[in-house]
Amino acid sequence: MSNQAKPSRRGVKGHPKSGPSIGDVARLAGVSAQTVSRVSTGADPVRPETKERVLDAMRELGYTPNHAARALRRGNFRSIGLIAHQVIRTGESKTIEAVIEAARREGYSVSLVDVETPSSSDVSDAVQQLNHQAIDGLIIIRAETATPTALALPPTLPVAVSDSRFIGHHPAIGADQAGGSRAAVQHLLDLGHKTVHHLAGPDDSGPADLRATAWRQTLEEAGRKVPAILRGSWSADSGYELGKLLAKRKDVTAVFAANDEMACGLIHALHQAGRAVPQDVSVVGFDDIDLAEHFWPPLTTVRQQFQQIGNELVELILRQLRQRAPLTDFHGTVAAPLIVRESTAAPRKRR
Amino acid sequence: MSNQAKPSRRGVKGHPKSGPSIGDVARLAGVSAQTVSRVSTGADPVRPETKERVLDAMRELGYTPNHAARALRRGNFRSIGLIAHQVIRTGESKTIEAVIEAARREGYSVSLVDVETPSSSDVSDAVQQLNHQAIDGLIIIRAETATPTALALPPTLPVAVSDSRFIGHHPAIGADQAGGSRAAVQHLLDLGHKTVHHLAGPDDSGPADLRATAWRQTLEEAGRKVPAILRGSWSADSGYELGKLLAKRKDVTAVFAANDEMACGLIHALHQAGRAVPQDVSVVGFDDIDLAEHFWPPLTTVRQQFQQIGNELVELILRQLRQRAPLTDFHGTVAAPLIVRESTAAPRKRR
DNA sequence: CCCGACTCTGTTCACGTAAACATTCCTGGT
DNA sequence: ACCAGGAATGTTTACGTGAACAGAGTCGGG
Repeated sequence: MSNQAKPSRRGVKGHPKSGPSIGDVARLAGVSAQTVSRVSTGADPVRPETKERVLDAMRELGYTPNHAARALRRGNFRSIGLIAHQVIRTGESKTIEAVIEAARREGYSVSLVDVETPSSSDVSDAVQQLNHQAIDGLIIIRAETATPTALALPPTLPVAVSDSRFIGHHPAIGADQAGGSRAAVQHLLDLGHKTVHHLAGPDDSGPADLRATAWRQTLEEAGRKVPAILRGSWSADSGYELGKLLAKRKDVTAVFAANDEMACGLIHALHQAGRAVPQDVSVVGFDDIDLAEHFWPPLTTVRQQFQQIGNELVELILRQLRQRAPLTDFHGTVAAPLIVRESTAAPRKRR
Repeated sequence: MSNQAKPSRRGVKGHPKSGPSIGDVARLAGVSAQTVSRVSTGADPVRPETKERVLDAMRELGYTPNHAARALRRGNFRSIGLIAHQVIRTGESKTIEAVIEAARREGYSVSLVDVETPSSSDVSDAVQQLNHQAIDGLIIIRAETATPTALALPPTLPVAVSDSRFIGHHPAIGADQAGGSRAAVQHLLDLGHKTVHHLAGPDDSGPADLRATAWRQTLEEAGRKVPAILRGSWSADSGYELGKLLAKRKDVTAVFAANDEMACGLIHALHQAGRAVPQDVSVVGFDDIDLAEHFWPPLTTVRQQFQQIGNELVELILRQLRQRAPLTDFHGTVAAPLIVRESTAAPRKRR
């Protein structure tokens, strides 16, 4: 009278909580577990009457399929990892939204990891956290200074990046940073400005670098003086602080800001100093966030088509998943058109 | 000579792709699978020399633990589902960021689903998509019109919401919408405005409703006329369109907008119509997004402490996970202080 | 009336992992 | 020298699912 066999009450063998299983449903419905599975997946045909019985049993027990067991059996998770830098900032969140939406259309969910700084160690930690296996693919947005080799990604994991640094190692898709920047600077020159100042992003940022380089080259090609670069941190606050400096200099008539937030802070500082935009100073931003159109004055800016980038990132992952092979040499570019609004104008005549 | 046993080459029994398993590592290292597991989890002690051998084998094979098998065995996923409405919009994304960060600190990742509309069916679909099982807990931000019963959530799944509608069904944490709104309206009245107009959010939104109600009550309690409500859609565009209407009416001297984006669009319309802010019209927003401080003029607004809300949402989930029981009666409130900047002033003397 | 084809359902098995239990080996106290 | 007790490792087993295969029943054509 020792080894008494209680009928059920799971958890005997140290297994943690768990709901009713496919077997429980099968027992109640009086069918085999496989038939329950068939109803649950909808793959194989089941007689309507049998199906109904199974569905009733499921409802009664409150059965929901165990995702882990499915994933184990099927060998995939229907989930994509997404590493992003500063979710809330700027239009990047639009890319995230597009990724999530595109993934959802394909039946994938998205596991989001937000790295505070785009440093290699942070991204590496993020990869670590995604556990190398809970995901079928990995999308990296703006890894900046992380080097691909440092990440120790599982060799078979499909990856897609929206970051210039990773080009060559992984398929990439990105906005035409250089083209957009050139258009912005050229637009200001065409209006008659002698030169254009640049409010750049942080120097460890790839996109910031691309924009700054395009700005410099455009000026040089036009034979203009290249003013000292100003380094912001992408935040409106940093734009505001640097703007206070710029506002004092009467020779500054045109500024190209590396994103819309900094442009906003800059305009704030200019307004505050009594310098009119665009009459005294023209300002161009970058990103075309939703609010840019409603800044005062409405901001001339370079539009990043985040939505399209997000869609294509997912497409890149899915393609690799389908063909079961990496896709190393792919590198797509999305146009970044200049949107002219009211923050730019010809310089005031003065002599 | 029929049943020849080829050494390995997996995939015989229709199982999809898969990397090296714990068994492969064990074979190569000359230990048992269990020992590999011990090294991999770090739970039980392993002799340093054995450990080294196992680690070497792991490296050689490029082994990464299979997350699905782990989840199946352990009964949890170390993942939290997050349903949000319009990721990119407003400060909500700050809450999302805080949730992700707080979850990460606890070793959880976040599966994000973005519902386009906060309708019941969309949220229900989102729940469906989260598959009822790939997650250990569920956080719902702004489910708006979804009714809890319609969601068919697995009964044992811990849930936490930041949405007034769900209060009573699930533990909730939310900003003090009413208090913040009252403070905003009262601030305008104290400045000497006869009444305050309201640019509300969509009528299917819980928070919009709370803010509108608090606005109305504050006016009524002060014995003021309650103007007709204006319905926006949260977007700056909608604020701009409605702002064009308001700008024509000279009797409008103070507007309380239900969020900062609409306030931005509103101010744009007012500027465009030649009405000065705050001299002709005072404007108060809601949320205190990062940019609000740099609008022109800097926006007086009600601050939502999104970060704190995000942290507490995760805490609510973890608490339920720890005590293995739901927590139905909890309802926390986070203060929403008024931040006075420069978009509000006493009305211009006219008579 | 029989046989083949088709539809539906059941049985067996493996996915990769970790808990529980079993075994081996070593250390030190007497 | 012997044994108790612990540390390190091995063996067995089950988690929940779905693919592969097998068997049972049905229908129609020759």
